[in-house]
Amino acid sequence: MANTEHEKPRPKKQRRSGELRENDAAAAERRRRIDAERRQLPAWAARDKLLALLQQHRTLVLVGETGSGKTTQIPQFLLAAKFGKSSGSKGAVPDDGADEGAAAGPGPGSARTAATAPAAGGHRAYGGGQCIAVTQPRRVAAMTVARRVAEEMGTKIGQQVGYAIRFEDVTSPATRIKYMTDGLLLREALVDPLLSRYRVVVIDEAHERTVHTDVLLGLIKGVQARRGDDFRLVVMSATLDAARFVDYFPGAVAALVRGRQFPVQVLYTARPEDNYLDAAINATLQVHGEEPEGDVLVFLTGQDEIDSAERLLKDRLSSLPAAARMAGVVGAAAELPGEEAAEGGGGGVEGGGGGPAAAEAAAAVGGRPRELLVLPIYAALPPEQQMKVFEPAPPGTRKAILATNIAETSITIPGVRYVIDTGHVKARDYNAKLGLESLAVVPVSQAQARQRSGRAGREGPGKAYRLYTEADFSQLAATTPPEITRCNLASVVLQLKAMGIDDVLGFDFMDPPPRTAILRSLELLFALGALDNSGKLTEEVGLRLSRLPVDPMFGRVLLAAAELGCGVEALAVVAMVSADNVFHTPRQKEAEWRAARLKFLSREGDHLTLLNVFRGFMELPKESHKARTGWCSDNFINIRALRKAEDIYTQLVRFMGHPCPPGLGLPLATCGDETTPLRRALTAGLFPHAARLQPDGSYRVIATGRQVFLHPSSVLLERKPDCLVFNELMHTTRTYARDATAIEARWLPELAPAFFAAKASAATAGVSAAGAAR
DNA sequence: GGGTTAGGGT
Repeated sequence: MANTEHEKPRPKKQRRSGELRENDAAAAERRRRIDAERRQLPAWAARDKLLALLQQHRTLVLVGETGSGKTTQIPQFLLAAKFGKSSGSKGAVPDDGADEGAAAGPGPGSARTAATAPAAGGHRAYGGGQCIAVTQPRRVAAMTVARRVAEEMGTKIGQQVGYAIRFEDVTSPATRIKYMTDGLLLREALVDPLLSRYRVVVIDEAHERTVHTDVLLGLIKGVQARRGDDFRLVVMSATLDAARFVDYFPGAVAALVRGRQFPVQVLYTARPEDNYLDAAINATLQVHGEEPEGDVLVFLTGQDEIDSAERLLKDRLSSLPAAARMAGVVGAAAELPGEEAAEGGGGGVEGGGGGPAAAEAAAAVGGRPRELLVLPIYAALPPEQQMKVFEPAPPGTRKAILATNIAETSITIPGVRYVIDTGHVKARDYNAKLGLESLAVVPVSQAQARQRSGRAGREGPGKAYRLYTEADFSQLAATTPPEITRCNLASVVLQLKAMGIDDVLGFDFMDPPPRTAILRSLELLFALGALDNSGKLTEEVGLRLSRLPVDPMFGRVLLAAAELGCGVEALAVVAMVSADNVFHTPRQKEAEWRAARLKFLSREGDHLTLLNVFRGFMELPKESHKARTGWCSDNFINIRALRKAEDIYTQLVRFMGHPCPPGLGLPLATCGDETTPLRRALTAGLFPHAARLQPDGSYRVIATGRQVFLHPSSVLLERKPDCLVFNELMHTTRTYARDATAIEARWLPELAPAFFAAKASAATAGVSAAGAAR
């Protein structure tokens, strides 16, 4: 994430007595200003109403539009109303429901709780839970919002208000409001299935429907049934889909808090565009030529597309005479959306939104910039290049930001007044029947289009140009299907099993995933030895895998590595594959990055190549930021991805090596430069993804018989070993196997006997055999 | 012979 890189630790305040009064005066003034700002927020006006609703209902669904202040204010209201309080003091809601859960007898999860909760003896006393948890889908949001709220409350971060994200826990026993990622709360639920330390859980940005949010919603529904009246749930969503949540939670009530978004004028094209990339470039040039100042944000689908759009735009700009660049001349070839429809007017505050006329009036202030700065932004872009989009455009210039959907929710770019929406997005999908992920450009949903348009109205009235017709818009899906219905569920199913939820197929999901996806995951977990014949979690493998914060197949690699004496290497490899792609491969510099990669290349495969990169990075002086960034940029390595791999590595080392429990207490030996133990460990976890070479140069997945191709990024592309294991299948133009390592076929029946045993001879002969063993 | 949207984890 772009912002993360620039989070600086706050400078320690040196308070000498002479400065004290001045500082205090400044601080008091600051508090006064913050307080005044708070009172202006729409959420403030709704305070009493919301608290009253929450006295009477166990679930409050709060639709808070952008700018309502819900994320910062609601938790403070809850705290002030004693929903989060120091132990002992009586809250606004009586505590006498505290024993209901226990009285209701053991529900799902109690058996596992007894086995894993720190305090042995079954139920922990959740009556003591007095904290307010507020979940966010993203780490940066959890961090920054917590800091803001701590400031508003005049406390130090980590005291009354804190946050917890992976690798970082800034909370203390005094913490009453805890901002955290949804994934982290899910992890906590693993050892504390009743969420006993929380009096209230607030699920923010619920409309995003991340996998973690959806699983949490399901778990909390069960928690509510068992904890009774001492527990409250607040679901906060930015869109008007409250009914879905209200229907799902018994007795839930909904409330709406208006936002403070400026009006955005939405324009559609009169006719469908046959090339949205060309259309986007034309539209950008025309906005630049005709509209008053304000930056342009263009939504495209991926890195390649952004790179070529950048080139095309720059070419068009440089071919224009300097005088024409600033005038409307460039619009000749463009046909900007003509039909208009005001949208989001309801989101406007004072005076009910303004509409197109107000937009024109406000936007007309200031002159038309001369120069257009073209800036790309996507997650894989090196941090220093990412930062450029946050710098204000110099006087007389305008920024055109070419973005992926990173700019939809993850980052907010100041200065944007114009949005160009191509109406497309690259989206991941999962075909459970084939065990296949795919990545394809698809039309956006209406909700997504609205989210994009809204980005034009953060700082003033704006305009959104949709490069499709209004009729096309009306045909779009209302919302994007929740991620849980289109992803691999191995981890989710394992977590549920670990929480004692044995009937995963019967779990009360808000939107149930396809049955085949759950069945697939159960089969995989069984093959890995995480589940026994009756579908119960096994102590030896399943329980351990559920504790490891990595994909179950990689977790299995780690357990095998501990036995095979290559724990250190396997941890590094698993950390690397768990992080994002570390290789930066700009198309224009192909020769350079290929040359740079040579020094890490292992002829045994991609996993060992990644190990070499990791080792190279770890050899650098850790304290020298300069050495590290220099090394990364010289080698076309994404430093953000590598730092993350390093964090994961550290976390895994601590966890694997730490005595059990809470760690796994496994030995971490090194195999040095010997690769066989590591490749065998990889085989022991990735065997469902073993494939044999075919005469035509393609591969056949042994477990399924499916034909796949080695991904062009693989170091094995030329060598084409007879047998390999790979991380994942991805369907783009063809079905590709990514991240592969050469193995010996005879290891398969040896390392995964239950999977390959019966058909061992057939498997080694390259015949698709083990499919039946599933 | 050819290519990786965005998030997230005790």
